[in-house]
Order: sequence, then C-alpha cells, then structure tokens
Amino acid sequence: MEKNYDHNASENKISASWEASGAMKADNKSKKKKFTISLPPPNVTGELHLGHAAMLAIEDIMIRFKKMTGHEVLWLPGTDHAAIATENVVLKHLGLKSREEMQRNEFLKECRKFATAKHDRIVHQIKKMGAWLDWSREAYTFDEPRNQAVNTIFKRLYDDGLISRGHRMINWSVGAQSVLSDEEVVYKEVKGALYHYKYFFVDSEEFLEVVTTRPETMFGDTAVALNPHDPRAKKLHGKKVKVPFSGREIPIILDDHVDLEFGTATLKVTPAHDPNDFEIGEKHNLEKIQVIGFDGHMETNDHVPKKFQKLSSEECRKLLTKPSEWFIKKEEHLHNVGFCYRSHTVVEPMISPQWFILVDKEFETNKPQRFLFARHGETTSTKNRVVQGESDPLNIKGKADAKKLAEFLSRNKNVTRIISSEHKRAKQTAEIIGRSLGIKIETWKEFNGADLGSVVGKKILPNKISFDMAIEAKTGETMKQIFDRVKKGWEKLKKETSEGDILVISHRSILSTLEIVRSGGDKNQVLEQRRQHESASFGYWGETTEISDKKEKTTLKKLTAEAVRSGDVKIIPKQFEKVYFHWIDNLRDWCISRQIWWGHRIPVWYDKEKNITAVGDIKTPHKDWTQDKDTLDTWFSSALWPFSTLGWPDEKAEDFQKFFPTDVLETGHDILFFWVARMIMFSKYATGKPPFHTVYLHGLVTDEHGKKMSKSAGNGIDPLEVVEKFGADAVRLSLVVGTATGQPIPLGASKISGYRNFVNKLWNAGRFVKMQTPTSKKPEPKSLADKWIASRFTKISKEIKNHLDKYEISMAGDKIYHFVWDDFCDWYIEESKKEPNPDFLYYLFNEILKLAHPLCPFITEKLWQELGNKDILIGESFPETNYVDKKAEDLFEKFQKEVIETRKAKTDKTAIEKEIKQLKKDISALEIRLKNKGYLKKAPAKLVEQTKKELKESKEKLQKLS
RNA sequence: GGGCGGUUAGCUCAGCUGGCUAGAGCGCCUGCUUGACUUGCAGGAGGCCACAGGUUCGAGUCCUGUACCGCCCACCA
Repeated sequence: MEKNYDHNASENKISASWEASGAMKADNKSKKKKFTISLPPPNVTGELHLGHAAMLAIEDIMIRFKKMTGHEVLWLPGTDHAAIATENVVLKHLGLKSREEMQRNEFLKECRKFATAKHDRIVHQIKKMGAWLDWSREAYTFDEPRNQAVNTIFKRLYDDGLISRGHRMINWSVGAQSVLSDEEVVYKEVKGALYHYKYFFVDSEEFLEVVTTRPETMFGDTAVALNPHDPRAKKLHGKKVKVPFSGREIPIILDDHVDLEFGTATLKVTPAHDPNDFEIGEKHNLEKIQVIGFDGHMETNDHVPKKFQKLSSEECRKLLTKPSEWFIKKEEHLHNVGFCYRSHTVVEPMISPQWFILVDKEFETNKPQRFLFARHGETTSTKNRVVQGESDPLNIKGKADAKKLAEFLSRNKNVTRIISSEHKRAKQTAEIIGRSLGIKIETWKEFNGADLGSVVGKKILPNKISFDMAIEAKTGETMKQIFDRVKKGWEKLKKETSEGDILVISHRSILSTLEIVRSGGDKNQVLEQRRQHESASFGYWGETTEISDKKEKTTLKKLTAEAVRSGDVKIIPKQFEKVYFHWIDNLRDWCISRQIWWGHRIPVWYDKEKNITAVGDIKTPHKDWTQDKDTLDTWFSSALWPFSTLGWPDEKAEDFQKFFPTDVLETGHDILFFWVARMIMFSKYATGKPPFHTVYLHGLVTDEHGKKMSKSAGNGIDPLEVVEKFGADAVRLSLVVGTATGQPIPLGASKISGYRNFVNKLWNAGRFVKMQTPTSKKPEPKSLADKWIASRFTKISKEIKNHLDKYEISMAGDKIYHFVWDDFCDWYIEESKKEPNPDFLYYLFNEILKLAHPLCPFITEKLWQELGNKDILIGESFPETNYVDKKAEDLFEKFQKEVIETRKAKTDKTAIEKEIKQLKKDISALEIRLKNKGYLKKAPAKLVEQTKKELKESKEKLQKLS
C-alpha cells in the first residue's frame, strides 16, 4: 500500500466493479422492504454542477444506508429534456437567432442529436460521483413511455373537466414573433416616463388626472379604477369618463389593487394589454379591447382613431405625447420592463388562447381510504361515566355495536387486517369484528389507551395541564410520551403495504390524539384537546365512530395541500412547509401551454373545421386531423416523474406495484413549488397516493464565504475538477458534513482538502491494520483499550444509525469523522501498540469500513479489498453490535484525562495557574447555583445531583493542583 | 410589495424539546515527529452567542420589538 491514498488510481476501477456486480439493479420480485428514490432528472444538455453533486451525494448516502440495512433499494436515474433551455442552447449552438430560420422537423432533429450527444457526458459525470444508480431503468422525460403517461394524464384531466382552453395573458415577443415563457422574459430597470392625461367626465368640464407609462394602450381602456379607501371613491364611483382622443365612455370602478401612494392614485384599466388589468377586468367583468397587434403595430379597428392606426407603438406614443387638450405632462420614471431574452425587444402582454389546468375546480374522488378507525364498544363504566382504573368487559350494547360495525364493514369495505390496542375493551371489540369477518386480530401497543387526566382517585384541573406532565394512570406516561407513541404508531401504520383496508380499534383519547397527529398538529393542540376532554362530560364514551365511505368532492389545490397538512408528506427542513402552504394558498390556474417546439405536443386533435374531435392518447390519427400546435410546459411531464418512471399508467406493472410510492424526494429547495408541489398534486390525482413520504430539501451550494457561485464573480467550482484533485469521497463529504439541512452549503478548497485529509487518515489506519498479522479468528476485546473502543463503537454506530434513519446526514458524518480520527486513530491505535490484538483490530476496522461506507464509498471499498475481502462492501449489513462495557469506558476515560493532564503539565506550568483560576471561578458559580432556593426547589433532582457532583469533583481537582 | 430564513471564535458554520463551565473545521501561536499518516502528533490563544425589553430558579436556546444580511415569489400603473 502506498503511503498516500491515490483516489485517481482507484475510483474508476471501483465504479466499474460495482457496475459489473449487477447489484445496482433492483429486484421487483424481492420480498424485502423497498426503498425508492427517483433521481431528480438533470437537464440533458446541462453540465453537472455542485447542486447536482450535493443531490447525488445525499441520495447516494440514503440509498447505500438503506441497502445495508436490509432494503430492496431502487434509485432510478433519468434526464430531462428541459425544452426551453435545450431550444435556446441548440439555437446558440447552430448560430441561429430564431428557430423560425429552420424547418420544424429539422430543428427537432438537431435538438435530438444534441441531447443524445450531451446525454453521455452528464451520465459519465454522475457516475464519477460514485452514485449507486440502477442504470437498467434509466428514463428520459421525452421518451415514449413518458409520452404515454403525459397523454394519459391529459385525457383524465380533460375528462374530469379540469383542463380547459381559454383566453389568458401571455408574454408576446414582437421581435421573435412568439409566446415567451416567464423564464424567457428578462426584467431590466429602464429610465422611462410617467405620462399624465386628462380623462374628462362625461357630464362636466372637470377631469381625472390619470398616470400611465404606456399611453398607447389607452384606446383599450375599459375603466378607470380608484382605491375603495380613496376619499373621492364614494362620490365618483359609477360615474363615467371619456378616453382621450377617442372619446369612448368608460366607468369609474373601485379596486384594492390601486395604490393610494402611487402617482395620482387613479389607474387606467386596459385588460387586453396588462396582466394586472386583465385580472381587474375579470373581477369587474370588463371588456377586453385589443389595440396593439401581434406585429407590434396599432390595430385598425373602431377603437383606435384613424390617425393612430397602423403606427408602431413607439410612433403612436410620440404622437400621443405632443401637446394636446388631454396631455398634461411627462416626468422621468425608473421602472422594470420585460424584454425578450432572445430578440431583446420589449415584451408585449397580449391575450391569446391558452390551455390551462383549473386547480380550484371541484371533481369527485372515489379513492377508498385505506385506514379507518373505530372506538371500542361501550362498557359498564363508560356507560355510567365512571372513571375506572382497571378496564372492564363490554356490556351488551357494546357488543351489539361491535357487531353492527362488523356488518357495515363486510358490506362496504375490504378489511384485510384488524389492529387493536392491547387493552381489554378494545381487544374485545376487535375480536367480535374479527370473528365475523374471519380475520385474526393484531395488537399494537402504540395504540394502547391512555386515560388522559383521569388518574385514579385524583382530578387534574384542565388549565393546569402541561405537555410534560405525567398523566396516565398505570404507566405514568407524560402527554408528550403518549403523543410520540401515537405518532410512532401512525408512522408504522402508514408504512404497512398489505392489500386492502386496515381497521384500527382503539380508545377515544388515543383516536383524538391520532387525529391531531394526522393533521400535523402540535403540542398546543394536544393540550387543547385534553382540556376539552377534561371539561366535557364522559358522554362520548361507548359510541363507535362511524366509518364513512362517501365519494368526496375535492380540488387539485386541496389535494396538494392535504398531502402535507395530514403528515402524509413530510418536508425537511420544516420551515419549508410554511413556504409550501403559502404557495398553495396563492395558487391560481396553471397555464400549461407554450409555443415551443421541443416538448410534448398537447394531445388534442382537430378536424378541418377546428372542432375538437379527440383528446388524449391517439396513436393513429386520421391524416386530415391536425394536432394542437402548442406544447405542454416543462413541469407538466416532470410532475409525473415519480410514477411515469415506474410503469404508470399501467398500475399493474411490477415496478409500480413494488416500488411506488417512492420514499424520499431529495432536491434543491428552490424548486419546491415548481416541481415538488406539482408532483404531489398529480400523484394524488392520478394514483390516489402521495408520490413520496419525505421531501428532503438541500440548500444552495455557495462559495466558502456564503456567496452565490456565478461565472461573472469567478467563484464557481467545477465538481469534476475538484473530484480529480481531491477525490470523490472528499467532495461528497464536504457537501454533506458540516451543513444544516436546507441552509446554504458553503464550499471551498480548504473544506474539501480537510475531508481529503480525513480520507487519507482512514487509508493510513488501514495501512496500519494491514501491517498487523492476525493469528486466530477470534476477535475478542482483551485489553482495557479494546474493551473501551468496542463499547464506544456500539454507542457511536447506534447513534449514526439513528441519525441516518432521520436523514441527519451531517450529524452522522460528523460522528464518523471524530470517531475514526479521535477515538480510533489517536487513542485506540496508539494504545493498541502497547498491547496488540490484531484479530480484534482487523474485525473492528472492517466494521468501521461498513459504518463509513455510505458516506465515503470509494476509500472504504478500496480498503475492504486491501484487507482481503472478496465481495463488494455494500453487500454487507450495517454494523449492529451490542458489546457494552460501561466500566471499561469509565476507566479509559479517566485514563485519558490523566494523560491529557500530564501532557499539559509537560508543556507549560503557567496553562496550571490558569486552570486553578478557572476552577475557582467554576466552583463559585456552582456554589451560587446550589445556594439558590428556587433552583433547589424547581430544577429536576437529577440535575441538582449532578451539580453537586460537579462541585465535589472541581473541589477535589483544585486541591490536587494546589 | 408578499413570504421564508440568518445574525454565535479571524473565516465558514453546529448547537434538537431552555440546564452551556458555549462546540467543530479551517486559520493563527508553541513544541514534537525517520515505522500507519507532514494530507501527521501534542498543547495553546481567541466569544457581553446582533441590539433592546420580557417570561423563568435558569435563556445562545422561548416571546415581543429594532437594526442589518440573504433567499424565493410577484412585478409596480
């Protein structure tokens, strides 16, 4: 083995050996629990950037960890055709200003050619990062299976009346003669002007002073608006004024949109040429009058006076700002103007027919609920409203209720499993139902009853209840513990994948807690529920909760919100839930059509008379039919990604059955609503299930000072370059450790080199291990150091597993780093030199490699092979040891302290004087705390004990030193 | 304009449900080191946790306000 680890010499070989093993291919017939991630598809024509690198690192860690903890993992790769971006890149590539310079088919061919060439490059880049992807299932947003999915969902939406064609505002580029997407509009601050005009009243010599930046649109005015809080509003509302030059009469209306601070607080409303005015127009039912044509010249119609017709909008403006009886003045004004990013001409807002999705329109869902829940039947004590310590048997009415419920279920539901709490009443109810349905009942302790607040013999006042209060009669659980327990039960329940419905029988307080859990509630809600329960009589007891099987009406917007609100989809970090809801609250109809060439054509076919004749998946249309020339927007096909990649619309496809819903969606937080929210929306709509249960959002990768990386600032880092320089492991670690979820990820060479050093440290530890010669095959800890490190390994590996279970990758990485470097290398290896135990060392080091493998797969794989292991490391299970030796830990820690003390003493005798000073300070602080009566009274006893112990220790230490 | 974050050592940041005698990496200072590792080892200096109030026995942690900084969305007649 070389003295230093050479990543370039080994990474490619290791990647190749992984691929050759075929172990990346997921088995859809496996009996193991699945874990699925679909890779957010990078743009084919793009380059791999650090955001991708972070995404790949995080997802790869999740995948490897799940694989090593016994899951059938599927990490599904793919690429995105990213229509708009590709079109523009191809145009540039061909040196064209507009795609119209080429035949449509020719242009598409170029796009395809370009994308194919670029594809291999991005795939190569992805593989460089060590990503454990199942390439046998690679998908592309623009291939045939995805096209099928797009057509299918379009048809469904259309049939449900959720898709419609109507007039909407679009960005029109006069220069490019094309509709632009929002992303293609570049806003620039421009020195423009505010033009003041007189709008005379119909019935007097007086006028309203109206301010505009675009006077040429005035012929399309259909109202003048005032703010409802404007003092003039009452008087003027409903009166009429005349449009300058043309004299057309328009009403004065009131609208909140008018800013009282701006200009003269008098707004001319032009619904056909301004997006805001369009909205006001919709609200007030105003006419939309087009006065500027698609060629950028004034229209020839009755609304435009003769002398302005056919003029360009600039010429028209010049004419309008010449002195006249209407024109008042012009003043300078800075404002943002949209430009076409291709032709650099001003964007004209225009009205044109567009396809859009009605997110607020109701439709029927008939997806059956999988869980249903019921209370246990009535007992004598519940009937008599008596608080009771022991549970008593169901009374006759209770049994009858249970039978009724069973009948209802057998008629209306397909219950295949019954889960009950362990307590008598619930179990009895469950058994009655189970017998009549022929199902064996299961008991889950998570749903055990907790008679909150009713400790036998005592009464707790509702307003005195706190979340941490121990409250249940028998087990002494706190409210928090109960809440957490129920939550755990719910999480467990949600993961159940068995066919059919699951019936849960539990107790009232548990079911209402469950309601709060399901609604994503917090502790205040639990307390409130508790208080209500306390102050209410026990009158609820004994009824069984009706299970409804109604067809419900809902909207796409509601579906999307509910998935998160109910806790079916969790967003990490939580702060983004707020962002998510805010977006949904403001969600309007989603415009889905674009005039681009490189994308899914809208699957609507017209006959010659332009009557719609067919919608959806038409494979062999009649040759006289024409397809709608608009294209679906980019996010439309991306929104289907989590299921279109698994065989949907064929819901019986083996992949779909086994791997859907996916588990985690990991992506940058900036596309939370562009993409994530839309996936949730469409998945809930198309499959009835959310597409994933966890959304993990990583932050923006910035330079080491937290600045955005950009070409112009020259602070960009090319991932492949740093991989070459420091190794993929180092790059992965630096993107993942020392970061907080959702926060920016600062990255610089010094950070990466730090983790390169760590990788090298691991390499050298391996070198040391290899120099030892194992004798027997019994890896038993013998020395104190052996026992200490073994015990510590158990603790640390448990912690790391916990962190990774919760997707706390940074924490896990930090712990591995310090365990390997501080505990294993600096202490254990050094100590083991005195009392070598090669067998144990070999064993332990192998375990460490497994532990570290998800985070740094290359170096661990390389060392694994160096140590003579044949199979690939990912096939091993994640370490799970239970060796614990508390005594050894304490002893060794004491030893460590002593060593450190003597080292200190060696270097400097003054670093002692300081310590005495510090100790004295500490002692007085501790003494003050212990003298505080409030502290002694109110602080937990454990803590007081600890303080006392600390004081004693500090005093002893002080004595020793002086 | 709407929304969401951040403000802790020279730099970049951790610090979960309040118990901290405030941590990490890098940088800095002083030594050491030819058997795993100079991509190393040992030790050290360095913080009124943005500011002002409040709740509490106890606040970096919770609440209110102020001031900066950042991000996302919308786009101003």
